[in-house]
Amino acid sequence: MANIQEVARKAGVSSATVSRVLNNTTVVSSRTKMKVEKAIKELQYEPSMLGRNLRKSESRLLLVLIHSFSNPFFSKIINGIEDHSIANNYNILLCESDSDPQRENIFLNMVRNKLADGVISMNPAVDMEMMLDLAEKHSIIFCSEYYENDAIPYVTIDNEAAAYKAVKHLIKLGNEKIAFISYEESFVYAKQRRNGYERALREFGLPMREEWIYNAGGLDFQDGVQAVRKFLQCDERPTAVFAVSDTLAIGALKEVNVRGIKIPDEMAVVGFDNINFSNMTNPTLSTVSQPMYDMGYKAASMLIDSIQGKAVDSVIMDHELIIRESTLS
Amino acid sequence: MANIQEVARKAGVSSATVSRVLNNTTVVSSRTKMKVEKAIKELQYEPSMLGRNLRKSESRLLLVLIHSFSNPFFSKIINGIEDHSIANNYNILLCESDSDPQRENIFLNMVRNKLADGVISMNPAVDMEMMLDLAEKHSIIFCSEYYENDAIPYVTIDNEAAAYKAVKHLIKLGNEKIAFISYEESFVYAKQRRNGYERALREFGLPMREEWIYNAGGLDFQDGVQAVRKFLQCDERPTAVFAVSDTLAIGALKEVNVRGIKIPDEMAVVGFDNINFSNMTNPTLSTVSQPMYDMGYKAASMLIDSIQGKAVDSVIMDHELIIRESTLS
DNA sequence: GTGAAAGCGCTAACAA
DNA sequence: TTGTTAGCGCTTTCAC
Repeated sequence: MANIQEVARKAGVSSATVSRVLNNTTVVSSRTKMKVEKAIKELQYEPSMLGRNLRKSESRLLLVLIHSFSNPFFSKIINGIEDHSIANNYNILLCESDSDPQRENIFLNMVRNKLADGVISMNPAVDMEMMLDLAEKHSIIFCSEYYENDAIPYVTIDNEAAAYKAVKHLIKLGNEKIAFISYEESFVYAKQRRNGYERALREFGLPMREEWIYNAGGLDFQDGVQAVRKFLQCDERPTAVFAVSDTLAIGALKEVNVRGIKIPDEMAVVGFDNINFSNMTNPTLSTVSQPMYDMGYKAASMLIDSIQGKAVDSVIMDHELIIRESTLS
Repeated sequence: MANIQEVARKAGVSSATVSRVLNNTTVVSSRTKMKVEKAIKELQYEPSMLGRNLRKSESRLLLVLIHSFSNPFFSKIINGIEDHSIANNYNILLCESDSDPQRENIFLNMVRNKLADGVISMNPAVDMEMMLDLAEKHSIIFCSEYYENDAIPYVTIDNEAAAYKAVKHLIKLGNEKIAFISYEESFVYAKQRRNGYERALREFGLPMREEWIYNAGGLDFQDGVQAVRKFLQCDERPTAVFAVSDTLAIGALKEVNVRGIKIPDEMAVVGFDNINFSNMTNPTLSTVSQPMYDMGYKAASMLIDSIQGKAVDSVIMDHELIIRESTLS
């Protein structure tokens, strides 16, 4: 594999000139340019990023932290991140820290070791202390989940308002006993959604019962199934369920179906995220839609700005309540 | 940000010794080792991978090509790839080439440019010519989809046998008019599944009709919906459907449900992949399960072996027909 | 418009 | 056990 020196020799110029042709940074006479290009072709030369990266002290790699690939919620966000990154000559290093808590450290080391130029974190379970520490020397953007003081820029939606809107929708349908499937309320998004849920109930003077709140152990379908089983054992069975994620809501839907309970007449269900599958369930699932692609795109744009030393401001994007069969009488 | 020289100076040793401590490659006296570690801590030194990578002329990054994140089929494979990679000090560069065909070239350039040490391709739409060319100088492994001559090692399942088994199962249930939802038969996996479908029909002397074969334009749920709409217009309406992917099968299931057709009595459905959702549909979906995690793990292991110059052999893994409600009378 | 030369940060011979 | 030195492949001053 040829290097820049060999190309230079073959073309009868200096390596500096080859570099200039490669990056067309300064004007090179068209005659030398041609000579160089000919040599490049003949030697099948491919410039090494390793040398370039060391010299420029950048990797042009962005670290993207997610909790788990299995939640389809992330896939569209990543699309947005990738599109913006590639357009700006960055590539993304996608890291799932789900299975192993210490794996996160491995990933964050990539930033410390200059193997990544910045981080987009979508992992709510991230070690915030560590991130704050890292943020002092490196560029970090939070996407979706964030840290509530403004130390690190983020792009997210108004989770409280979205949850409020979803629950209010259930109330308007006539539901008075509304259950909530939550998840890890130490996560900001989950806590905010719970706040929205409670605000709606309070505002309409509806009862709030501990037994109508299920704290799921995960975000898998099965956790939603469990939640419904629990709700059906209540003395006062709820007539509606709001879940913090579509995966949970879909599991709930499934179990309600299995029990032969009519949706939405006997049990209405609303989820959160508008994942693809939410439109394929039977009945289709009402849910809150976040602008996932745009969030990813914006996060990437903020991160690249930040890497380039520009100041960036956090962004709160719009959301939308999507009404489908699971709340349609 | 301190570099190795500064650490050396601070510790009163040479940079070589610092390097030795860092990589504990040769034995260093415990006294110097302590001095060095003290200096590292004081300077908050983090070794730069940029220098190291150039020196060793490796990036320890593996390129993973997928067609689209949105197919949940890939997520478990990636888990397997990631687990093995991380355990061997590699990281993965996940690349989706779906949206933009020329993007693939950008990604493959990363290998040519030494930014990635090897490639795992799961993208059936990959440019095979280009891959074969690339394989002459670089390590490449195919996962799931592969190239039929043995030029490039792969890990996959016996798609033909799996499809045969699925269709035979439908036949045993008494179905004689069995439809097939296909997709891009230029892809090896799709063609092989079709072969299995046809072999089963032939073997049992069942009719094979063009109108019972739908060539989907994509792998989205919606494509499965379209397929069923088409089948329902046939003069002889099929009583069973086999789809090359769960996403298609789930769309089909949905449309069959919407039309009020009974599953499986009036219409049985079998999918392929055993994605998570397939167990959450109503009714649950019969499908072919591939050992996704293991396939990913094995592919990573083969790739790393190949990078290290070892010879690797292709692997065909086991599959399993999973019978659920959509074929259970 | 082009070349010489330094240097990004690290590792690995080789020598001591 | 440790230090010296060269060099991985590139870009970028600084001369000319």
